[in-house]
Amino acid sequence: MRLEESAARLTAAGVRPTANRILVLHALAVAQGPLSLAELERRLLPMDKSSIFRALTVLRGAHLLHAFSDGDGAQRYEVCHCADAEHDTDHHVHFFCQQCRRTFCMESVPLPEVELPEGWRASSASYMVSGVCPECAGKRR
Amino acid sequence: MRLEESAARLTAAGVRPTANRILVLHALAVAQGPLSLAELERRLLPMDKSSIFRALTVLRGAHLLHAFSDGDGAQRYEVCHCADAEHDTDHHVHFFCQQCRRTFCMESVPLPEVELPEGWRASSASYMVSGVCPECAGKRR
DNA sequence: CTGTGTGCAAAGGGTTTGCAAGTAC
DNA sequence: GTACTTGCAAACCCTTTGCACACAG
Repeated sequence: MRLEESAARLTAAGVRPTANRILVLHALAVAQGPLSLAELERRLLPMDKSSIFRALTVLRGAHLLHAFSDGDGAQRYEVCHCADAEHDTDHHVHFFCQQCRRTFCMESVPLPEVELPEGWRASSASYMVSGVCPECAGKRR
Repeated sequence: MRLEESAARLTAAGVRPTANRILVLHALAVAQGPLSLAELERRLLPMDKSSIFRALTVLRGAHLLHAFSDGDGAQRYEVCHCADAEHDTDHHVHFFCQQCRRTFCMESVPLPEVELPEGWRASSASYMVSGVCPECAGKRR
């Protein structure tokens, strides 16, 4: 994944491709899983957290990424591969390990669809499973 | 729903039924939907928020209630009707209205089950749908 | 020039903890 | 008396905003 691709995605979405935005989008694009603001801050030093935050806000508005809260009460961000605005839904389930407190994308587990009663309009959804990841399950206790 | 019932549930769960715990559990039992710490604080005046928080911690440990994060980044608590410890899962989907910022229980929408790959151990799950509730959808914009 | 983007510092909001006094057994 | 509970205050996140300066069109 090259920086140019991230820049191109920004332009395509009608967002001015500033250096910070490119870097933020790129960091999320190459990340293994969803990142929190604090994690992005660490990876994007010396960029300021407010700049990251504002970039995230813009990117989310452009539907280039979506956010959800992890098991620790923090927001996590993830690049969004669905291009259309009305379908901002994550396409997979997330897993929060209560021991190592990491959040994983269960790419192999699709988000089950639910049918809401008449009158409720859904625009996004997230399915969060908590438990113990294989790595932690392997260790004592 | 009487206070005695809440007290009995505490005793049954092996938790000492102190006044505060009874009141916290009772407040959640009679609530329409899941409550946040701030909402509990308002309903349980003049109880201190740290006391409420600690009661919630104990109750959650006893699997008398479960917690999940709402669309606004706050924890919400809800009485748990599943008695056994290993099945802490919400039995229904939650809905967050992006306009009025309320969280609803979709009692009629059961939580869809997902199957995790080998090695992942789930102990709880939550499905959160965001969008616009019927009440807000009725109003302009 | 004018509007947008950035960094710094500080404010907010929710959650969690230290500590001393109060209560139950 | 010993262990558990509670209230108050303060600490801790993480998130969000105000403001002045830098930058692009």
